[in-house]
Amino acid sequence: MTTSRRRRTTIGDVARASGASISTVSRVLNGVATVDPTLAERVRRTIAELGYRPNAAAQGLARGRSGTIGVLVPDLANPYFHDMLKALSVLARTNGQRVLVMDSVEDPYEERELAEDLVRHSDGVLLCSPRMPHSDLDALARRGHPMVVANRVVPGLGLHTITVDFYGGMLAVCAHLAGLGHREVVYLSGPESSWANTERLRALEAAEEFGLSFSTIPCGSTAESGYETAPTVLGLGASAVVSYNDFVALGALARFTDLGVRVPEEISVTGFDDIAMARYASPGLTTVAVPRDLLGRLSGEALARQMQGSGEPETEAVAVELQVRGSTAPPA
Amino acid sequence: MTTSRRRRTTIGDVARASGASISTVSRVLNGVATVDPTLAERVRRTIAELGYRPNAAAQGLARGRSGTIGVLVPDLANPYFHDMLKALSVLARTNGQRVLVMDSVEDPYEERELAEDLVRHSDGVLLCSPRMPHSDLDALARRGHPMVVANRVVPGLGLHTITVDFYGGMLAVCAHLAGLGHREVVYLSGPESSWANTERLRALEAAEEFGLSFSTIPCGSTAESGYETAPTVLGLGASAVVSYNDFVALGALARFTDLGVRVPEEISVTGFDDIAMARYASPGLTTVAVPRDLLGRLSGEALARQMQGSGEPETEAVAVELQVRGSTAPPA
DNA sequence: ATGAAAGCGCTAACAC
DNA sequence: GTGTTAGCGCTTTCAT
Repeated sequence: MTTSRRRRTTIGDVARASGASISTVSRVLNGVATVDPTLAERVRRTIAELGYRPNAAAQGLARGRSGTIGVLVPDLANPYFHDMLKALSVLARTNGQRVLVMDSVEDPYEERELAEDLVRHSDGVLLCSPRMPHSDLDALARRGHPMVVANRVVPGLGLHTITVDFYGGMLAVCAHLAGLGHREVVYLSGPESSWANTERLRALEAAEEFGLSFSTIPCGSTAESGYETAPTVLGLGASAVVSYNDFVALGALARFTDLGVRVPEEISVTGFDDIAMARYASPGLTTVAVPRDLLGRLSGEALARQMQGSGEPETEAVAVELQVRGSTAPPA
Repeated sequence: MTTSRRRRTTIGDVARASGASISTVSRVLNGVATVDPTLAERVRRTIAELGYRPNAAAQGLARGRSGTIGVLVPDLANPYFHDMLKALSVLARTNGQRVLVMDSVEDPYEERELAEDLVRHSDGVLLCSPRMPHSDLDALARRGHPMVVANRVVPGLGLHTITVDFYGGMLAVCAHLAGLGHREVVYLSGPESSWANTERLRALEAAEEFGLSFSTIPCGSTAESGYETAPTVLGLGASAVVSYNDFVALGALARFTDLGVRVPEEISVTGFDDIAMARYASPGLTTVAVPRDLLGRLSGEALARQMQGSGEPETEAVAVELQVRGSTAPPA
């Protein structure tokens, strides 16, 4: 058995071996119906025998598109983005596209680079919760490449946007807390460049109107940071801690438990997003459910429209829902 | 301001506008030193002015490589793979490569398709915990494309392999449990086609030697499945439940808590992998720490070697370590 | 140091 | 219904 290496077999090899022309092979490959069934069958068999696979780069160059849609996320470790990705992937698969994912690991600089790269490699790009500065986003938008932004509103940007009512969600959390009788709360703040975080802060401020006063501690977006930051909260005399997201809340919850601080008896804790783990924590985490599958689907559909040239850039907003569980109760 | 659409600017446009030849622009682009500094500067300026970006497909076709390494994982939602990915990405970035990730969502059939696709689009492929049948893996290997397998050992396959001592890890769990005095344990089994699961089962059987008897319940790999399956365990009179991975354990833990079954007083629970959440659970989860960053790094290095043609296929194994936390204790 | 030109493997007119 | 051929945008000899 000769295990011939090097040069991959090309469409020309298939043509020669099957006695058909290159174009006929191409037709068979692309399912063009105008090929004689017998010939088509012969070609197909040859393809199988030779184990031929069309070269992706060549196809991409000739067709003028890659068949790929690119997604940029700030943190692949966050289930929030998986659920979006999953929904998006289903749509993509349906359209014969594959999804190229890149993770900027919460680095705004890296993000711009990656996005630029993503544009070069795909027919359309979805920017999930982009952290990059407005100016970078603007430059990217100007490339005229099909592009959709999710989880962030950027005024004046000519890009289709899928946004989430983070403000309303956080307001609901505050109302819930205020209703329980809480007055002093501390907010474990998320990434600085996160629009979602800004919106939450805005809601927190608005919530002062119904008697809530809050202080902010810079934290982050991971369970680790929640765990690390939790002790700091204790000295502040707050009866509740509101977290940027579920990860942070779960981390804080764990630390409180370690420290013997009982939740929710001694302190209430809230999250945001309603990831699966929020339900499995003990106590269950009060949080805000974000319809991530819907987000993914809407993003995919918008992107599809942009790619086929139809559809004007708009801003779609999805609603959220407060999810009350065991981690919140009236203050002691 | 004329916002001209359509045709993206090409290397030809840059050449014309800068008064240099196409080859010179190409040289500047690729950092070939033999270009007059003045000319090079002029070209660079033109590139910036025109906002030119080389076409990825064309570069790929001309160079014969894509600059991409592909990674296939069975479940993007599992932190196990993130940590591998993160380590791999660092290496890739260093070599000027980007990482293309695909998620087979635990579907062995889909997996083969995706892998095939990945091969077409990348210079090298990493198969993480592949679930596909031996024959498919074999067919894939025969393509002669640089490829590395992680988390699974397939005898006779000519592929470089990075494996984990799952067997030893599970044996350590059993020894720990036996040492505490447990005799009857139930195993929440993972995906059928998972080699890691097979290895764990093998260890469980071996553990009968030191007095442990176990029964198996098909479960899965997610917190959801652990949560759903947990009640079934209760009727079996076991004093400990050993889980396929941390997700399952965490789900089971949550369900026990919901049911008022105290862990570890009434039943001990163990996980596998030592994901971040294992530490933040309450009680903390006894589990087996797998060095995922090392796995990612070794995989990347092996892949790099394969891609540059050096390095024979070998099998490297990485060790694991039992991590004892609060979820295990002597039986009641 | 620079330019001309031959591919890279495929698609899509365009002829027959 | 099938084959011929001109690109797609870039890299890379090969001259000069």
